Amino acid sequence: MNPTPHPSDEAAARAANSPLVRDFGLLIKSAIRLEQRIDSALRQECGISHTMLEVLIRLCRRPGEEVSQRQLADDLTLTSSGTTRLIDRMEDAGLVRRVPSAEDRRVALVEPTPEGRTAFLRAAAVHAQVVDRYFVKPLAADDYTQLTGALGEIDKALREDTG
Amino acid sequence: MNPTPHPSDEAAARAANSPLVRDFGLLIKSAIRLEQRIDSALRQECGISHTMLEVLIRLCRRPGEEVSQRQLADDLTLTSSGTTRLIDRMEDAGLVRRVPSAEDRRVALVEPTPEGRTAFLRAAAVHAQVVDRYFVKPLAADDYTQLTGALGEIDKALREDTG
DNA sequence: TCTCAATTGCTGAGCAGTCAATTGCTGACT
DNA sequence: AGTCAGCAATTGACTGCTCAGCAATTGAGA
Repeated sequence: MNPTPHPSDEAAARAANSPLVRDFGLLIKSAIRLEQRIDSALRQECGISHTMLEVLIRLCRRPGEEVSQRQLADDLTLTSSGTTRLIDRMEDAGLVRRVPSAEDRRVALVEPTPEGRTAFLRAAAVHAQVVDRYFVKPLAADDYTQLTGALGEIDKALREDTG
Repeated sequence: MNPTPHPSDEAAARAANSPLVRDFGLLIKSAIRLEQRIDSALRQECGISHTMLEVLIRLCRRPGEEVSQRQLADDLTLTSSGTTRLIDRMEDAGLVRRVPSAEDRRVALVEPTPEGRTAFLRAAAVHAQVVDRYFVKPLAADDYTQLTGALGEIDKALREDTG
């Protein structure tokens, strides 16, 4: 069954079974699965991807606000080229429109079209459903507030250096 | 500044500013950023990707255990084709080896090579460093245990239906 | 006023994953 | 024994991102 165990096997097994490794894996895996759920629900029911919804969320937050691709890239944790292509697709789909900035001719402002806004409202409902089911329901109220608090701390630490 | 606000603007803004939306976004974003940190640290210092480390973690957990690509796919939340290509790359890099199963000639068992095991030990140290810095340090001990508990509940909910 | 380093967005090439279809094998049912 | 539904792994075509390198534009300092 276990013919010639290397001497380093034990050390490797110890590292592989460390609770920290397991816990961290759990965070990453839960996030991935959660996003997959949201994404496929949105694709099926609204025809848009999760990333596109994130763009619309950002754009609808403060109506009338001018949002550049750079800001979107930063907020979505994307590179500028990734953002360019994402906005290309969304423009093709009729969800957003690029408008040149009056103040700086380098920047392309992105704004939602009326269709984008209505798509957003539909998508937000689907989003809320999935979030409720897998993010709110499984947790006690106390756990929920503590979870988001903890995530805020992690996010702060991530921003602070090399941020 | 805000020429002709649509009537649906307010509804959209309300949805976009919902705390649930924000909190969920925080979870996803933190996980993405955390993974990017780990991934680039591992690439720079060990020449392997985060996904490859996850494979090695799984393979070293119980030395001598037979692990098929299917099991790896399930554990890593990947499709079987994604796993095939991942193992291709790892085999090319000399980290793992495919061994035909004696019991079922369809399955390819994956096992770490000696080089894979030593690479794993180095990578695990880097992994631990980053995890400690951004996952353990920012949290109080209580928050940590509660966070992992909450993640466990979410994971359970995800597994339970359509799992 | 001129220069020049920094910044915005875009493009080509490449990487790491997905989905759909295919092959080889297995085990259950007739 | 023979068929056939189903599963493991693989492949081709595609997606959605990254990185490196680009042109246009900006603003600060000589």
